[in-house]
Amino acid sequence: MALPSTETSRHDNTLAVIRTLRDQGPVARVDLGALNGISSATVTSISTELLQQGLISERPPETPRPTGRGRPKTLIELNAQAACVVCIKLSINEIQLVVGDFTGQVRHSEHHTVSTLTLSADDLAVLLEEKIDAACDQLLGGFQRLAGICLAVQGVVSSQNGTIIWSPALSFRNARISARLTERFHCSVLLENDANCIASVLAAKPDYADCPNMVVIMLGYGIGMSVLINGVPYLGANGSAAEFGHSKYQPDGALCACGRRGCIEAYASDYALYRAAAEHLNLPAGDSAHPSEQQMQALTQLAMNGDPAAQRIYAEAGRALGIGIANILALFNPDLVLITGSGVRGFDAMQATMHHAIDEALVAELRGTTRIESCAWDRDMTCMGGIAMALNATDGETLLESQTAREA
Amino acid sequence: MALPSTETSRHDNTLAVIRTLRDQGPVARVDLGALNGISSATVTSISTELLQQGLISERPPETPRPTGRGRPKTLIELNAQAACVVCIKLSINEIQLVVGDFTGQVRHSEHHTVSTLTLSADDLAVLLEEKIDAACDQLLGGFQRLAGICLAVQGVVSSQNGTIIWSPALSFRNARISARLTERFHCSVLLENDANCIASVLAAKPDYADCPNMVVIMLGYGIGMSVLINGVPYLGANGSAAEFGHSKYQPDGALCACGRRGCIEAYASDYALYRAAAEHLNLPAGDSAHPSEQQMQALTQLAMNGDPAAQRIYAEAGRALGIGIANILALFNPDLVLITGSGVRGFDAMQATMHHAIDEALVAELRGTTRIESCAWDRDMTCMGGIAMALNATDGETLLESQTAREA
DNA sequence: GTTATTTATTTTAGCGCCTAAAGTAAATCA
DNA sequence: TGATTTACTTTAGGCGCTAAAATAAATAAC
Repeated sequence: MALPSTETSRHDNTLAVIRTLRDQGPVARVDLGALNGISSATVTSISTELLQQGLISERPPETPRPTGRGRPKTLIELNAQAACVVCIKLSINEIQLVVGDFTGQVRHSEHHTVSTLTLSADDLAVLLEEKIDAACDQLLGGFQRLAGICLAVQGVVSSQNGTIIWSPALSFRNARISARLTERFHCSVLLENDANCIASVLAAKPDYADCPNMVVIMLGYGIGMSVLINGVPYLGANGSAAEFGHSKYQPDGALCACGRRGCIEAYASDYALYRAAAEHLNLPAGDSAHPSEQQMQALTQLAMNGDPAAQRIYAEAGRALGIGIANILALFNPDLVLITGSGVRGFDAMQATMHHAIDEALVAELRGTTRIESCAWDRDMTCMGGIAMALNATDGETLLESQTAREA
Repeated sequence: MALPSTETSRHDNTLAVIRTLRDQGPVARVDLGALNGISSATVTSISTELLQQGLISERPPETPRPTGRGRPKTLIELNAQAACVVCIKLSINEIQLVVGDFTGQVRHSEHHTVSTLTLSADDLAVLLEEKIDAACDQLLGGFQRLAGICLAVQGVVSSQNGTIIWSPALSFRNARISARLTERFHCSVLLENDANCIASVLAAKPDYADCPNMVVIMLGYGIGMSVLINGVPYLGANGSAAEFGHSKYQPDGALCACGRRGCIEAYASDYALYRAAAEHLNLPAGDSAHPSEQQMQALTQLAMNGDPAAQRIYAEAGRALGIGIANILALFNPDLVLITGSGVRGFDAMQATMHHAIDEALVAELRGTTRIESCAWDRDMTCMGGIAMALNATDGETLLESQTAREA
């Protein structure tokens, strides 16, 4: 409710300039003004400050002569070295660490296999600190500072409290991890659900620019979801919103990993598909409760090749998915439902019954104009999203930091 | 993206003052400053303007001497006469018109029985214009101007486009009603779903002050819902979000008024309950597809008195409601689910199975900390909410209006 | 090769808003 | 009656923004 004075105006405008530069690349001052609705005099003033702070630099004139009459534009761009951010993705038995520069480019990426389920809360903190430290040692020569860290975690997290409430990757609960990292690295730490990171990458795609309200469904070993309302992830009361996988298809239906019955996940997740298939089909050996990518591909292949049992299983999964999506349409009426995740490999085998189920469940008025689409799966999206979110969350501080540094 | 200059700051602060006065009643300048985080010098400046514009007045000193030392506070309060707003609630065969003053008090209320289903789009517009005209003639002596109109409509509306997309009260679709009223009455016209009006009244109650994300379920002839996210109604892609009644309980289950099967509404709405009961029980005569309040009360009474068939019907309804709420918890994870509407009369008979169904459907982590409560039904809430929303939407203009009036 | 024209950026002048601090008003307390 | 306390108003000064003027750096035209 506090309406801080005219000063916030400058702050907001400065952030707007930085963000414009981040997602448009080098831009001239006039254009920055036009894009953000401020006068170019103000842009001059802002860019002078940023230049002094070392956050931006003027790009030398183009070698191939710029076109048109008049004084040529002087493009300004973010100084990539001004800061870096680290995103760590925590999933079952795997940790990925990615470093991004101030412009948002990925500069470094590493994967580690770790048996996450055997870690204690303390082990986890130590492990993360080690990995971040190592990355900093290696890279901080090039960067002025580490501006922020994003933890992208599978499971239920409370971003506000910086607590991992529950994750399938961990055997403990309620880990207050953010505070510890903040203290250790003196930078802002963002804790996010992995699905939200992915969704924010997808939302940035031009294809989906006109979809302020979108729902992203992630099919895989489990089923995740992220809801963006006006482009920002919806978190709910305690960060555990958007558990699409555990919304209901059939009361008293198939058994779900959560212990209850009839969840969508109990029909359309990898483990559910493989479980149903293992009864009838001759499939590659392996832990059928935790099917590998190879196992799943074999199953998908069977369905594609016309095996009736496999087809029946995917059809039922499609129906469950369809009912779930019908509920989403009724309750959220989003502009777009996007289906992705490693499980999209089997989407073609589910699509027909899914659409059929949606049409059966909802009259046209409620079906509305929502686009329902699938989208190829890129496992690196999580960290790309994390880096983007960390930068966004952090450049208020970056600004402050370099101001005070200048003054000293 | 435009970041309008320092001028908006004054505008925002002025609105904050007006709103504080509206929901706190008379307040002194110092307190207005403290409550809104602005200096009292600024409040002086703002209140001087508002005084000149006739939007507020100083309250004469209290007769029972104010307590404490020091110069006594001079309370300022909104001038109730400065403006009025009209809220019209449109439901099946009934129109309610309420007039509220600038402070938000209801000054006048009238009900009309109209066979809404036989109206053409034009008839409707003419009817509304007449009623508003009559109210204005009668009341505008006392008010400086009509500041705004809120149309609270059952059904799917597009607030942005000012179009009633579909309403059970009307036999036509896509009525562009707002523009016509704006032109006729030269004031802003707000088109809202009735459930959103009710929800915003409920959200203002101190009991629910700490529930930024709440879901209100309205049981009645049909089943409606409103979702408030951070206190503002969520609208979805085309205003038809929050169709809880048509989310699914049982694929291929009971027939719903929407024409599909298995909707929650097909189990827990008045018509569904009565339909199920009419087969087995001896109930008051009447149109059993559109049961009256008396008919429903008789049915509820049977269940309360222990009639096993009636109890079974309410139990099944409770189960359907429970599954629907479980889905809401999984997908929205709100702070609060509030159940109201005329149908709460039978809530006691549904409660046990509802809670049981929720517990069966969701593990504790997903159940979360959401409060699930019922709330007595007050049929006048809709218009109270409409008036509050209309005032809120309109006092930017009121400000402008009286500024220019002063200048002339 | 000047000179006019065009476009970009910077500087200047001035306005509106806000706040802190000083000044004034209106009570109670002693 | 004067000291004290609290509320409100006035004053002085700062910040940020914009429009307009000034400057800069090109191309086009002769």
